[in-house]
Amino acid sequence: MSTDNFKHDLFNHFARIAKAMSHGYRLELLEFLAQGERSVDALAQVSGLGVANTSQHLQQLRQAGLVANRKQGQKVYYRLSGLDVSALLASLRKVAECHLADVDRLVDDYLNIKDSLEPVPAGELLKRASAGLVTVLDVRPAEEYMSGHLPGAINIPFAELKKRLHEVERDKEIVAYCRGPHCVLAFDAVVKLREVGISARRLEGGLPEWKLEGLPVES
Amino acid sequence: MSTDNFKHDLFNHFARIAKAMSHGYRLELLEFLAQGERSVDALAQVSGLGVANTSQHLQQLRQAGLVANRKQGQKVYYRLSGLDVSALLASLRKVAECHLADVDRLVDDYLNIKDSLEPVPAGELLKRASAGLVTVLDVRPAEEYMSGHLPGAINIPFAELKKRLHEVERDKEIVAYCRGPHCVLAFDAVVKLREVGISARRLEGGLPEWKLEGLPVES
DNA sequence: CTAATATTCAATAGATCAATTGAATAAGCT
DNA sequence: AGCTTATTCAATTGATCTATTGAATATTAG
Repeated sequence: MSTDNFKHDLFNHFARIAKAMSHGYRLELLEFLAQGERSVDALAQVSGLGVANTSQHLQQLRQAGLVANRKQGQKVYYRLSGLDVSALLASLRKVAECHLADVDRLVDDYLNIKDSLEPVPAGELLKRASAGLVTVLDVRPAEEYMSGHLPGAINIPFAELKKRLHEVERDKEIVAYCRGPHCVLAFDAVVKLREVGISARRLEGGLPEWKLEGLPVES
Repeated sequence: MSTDNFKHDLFNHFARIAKAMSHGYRLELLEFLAQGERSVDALAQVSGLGVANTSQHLQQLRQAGLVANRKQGQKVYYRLSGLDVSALLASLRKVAECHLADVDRLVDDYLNIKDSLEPVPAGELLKRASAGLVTVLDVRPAEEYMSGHLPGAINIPFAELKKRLHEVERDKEIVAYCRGPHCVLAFDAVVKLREVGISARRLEGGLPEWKLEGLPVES
C-alpha cells in the first residue's frame, strides 16, 4: 500500500519534531531562543550544560527544523526557525497546564501568587503604554533585552532590581514581563516592587507570546 | 536554587508530553482519536498494531495527559482529552510543513494534485452548505462518521465510493472531507468524482480542524 | 606563523524505549 | 459456575538516547 507508506513516512517526520522537543534541556534551549538569537556558548552558560552537549542538542533541534543557525566570525548563532515554533511551544504549554495534573500543582505551588498578580493582557498593555499610563519593565538579562523588547520598555534585569529601584517612576503603575508565562522573573519582580510600595502588575505571557500576537517589537 | 528546580521540573513535564508524541504510531493513534472515541481493539485494527502494543502506547498517551478513557462494559474507550490536543497536533503539522524540507517534498510528491484541487475553507463551506448549494461528502469509514460529522454531510466511505456513485446528486457541487489536511481519502475521492464528470472539491483540513474552528458538529 | 577561542566530531558507558510474547484480570454470556 | 472477549500486566531482547570526554576543525588575534 503506497498510501500507507506515505502516512507512515509523514507521521514519522512529525514524530521527529516531537522527539526533538522530548527533552527538558532542549525545551529550555528553545525558550531561550524564543527571546532572540544566541551563540552556542551563551546558551551553554545560561542552560548550565557543557558546550559540546549544548551543541549536540542544538543540532538535534536543527535537524528537526525547529531552529536555524548562521555563522558570523568564530561564533555560530542559533535562532528559532519561525514564529510557528513559538506557537508550537505555546500549544505544548497549554496542553500541559490543562491536562497534566502535576504541572497544575507545580505551577500553583511555585506561582501561588499567580492569581493575585492580576496579569495584564497584551492588547490592554499596548493601549495603556502608548497612552503613557504605565511603565513597561523588562526584567530579563540585558542581552535578551537587547535582541528585542516591547516598545518603550526599560530594562532592569531581575538580579539588579533591588539596587536600581530608584530608576523607576514611583507614581506610574509598572507592568513587568519576562520570558514567558512560566518564567518566574516577572512574578518575583512584581512582588519585590509591591514590597516597596510601588504599584505593579505583570504582563500575561512574555516576549514570545507578545510576538505571537503580532504586536510590535523594538530593538 | 529552588527556582531552577521549578524550571527543570516544569520543562521535564512538558518534555513528557512531547515524548508521548515522539513516535509515529502514537501520532497515528492520536489522529484516529481526533475523529472520535474508539475502543482499544478498534484502534489496534485500524493502526495495524498488536492489541497489547496498542494498549501500551495508549497508556503512554494517557500518562502524558493527551488522551482519557472510560470503561463501558468490557470495552475501554479512549478519546483525546481536549480540543487543545488537536490544536497541538495542528501546530506540529504546521511546523513540519514549514520547516522540514522532507515533509514538504513528501507531501508534494504524494498530494501533487494538492493545488489543483482548490481546497474550500471551512467558513465558506458552512455558508454554501447551509444555503443548499453543495453536497458535503464524508469519505471516512462509517464508524468515524457515526461518532461525529459535518452538519448535513452524507457518508460514503472511500472504499465504497465507486459502487455508490449513483447516490450523489450530479448537478450539485460536492465538497469531500476526511481526517485531516494530510489524509489522502478526500484527495482521492475528488479525483475519482471528477473522472466521472462530477464537479468536486475538497475541504481544507478534516473534521478535527473543523471542530477547532468552533464550527458545529452533528452526530 | 602560532596561539587562543568557538564549535563540532567521535567514541564510550549507562540509561531508556519498542515490539513481542504469554499470562493475568475483568466483564459479559450461556 | 464455566467460557469468551477485551484489556492490561510482566518479562524479554534488541535498539536508541544521553552525558561525558577528548580530539579535530575553523576563525580571529598577536
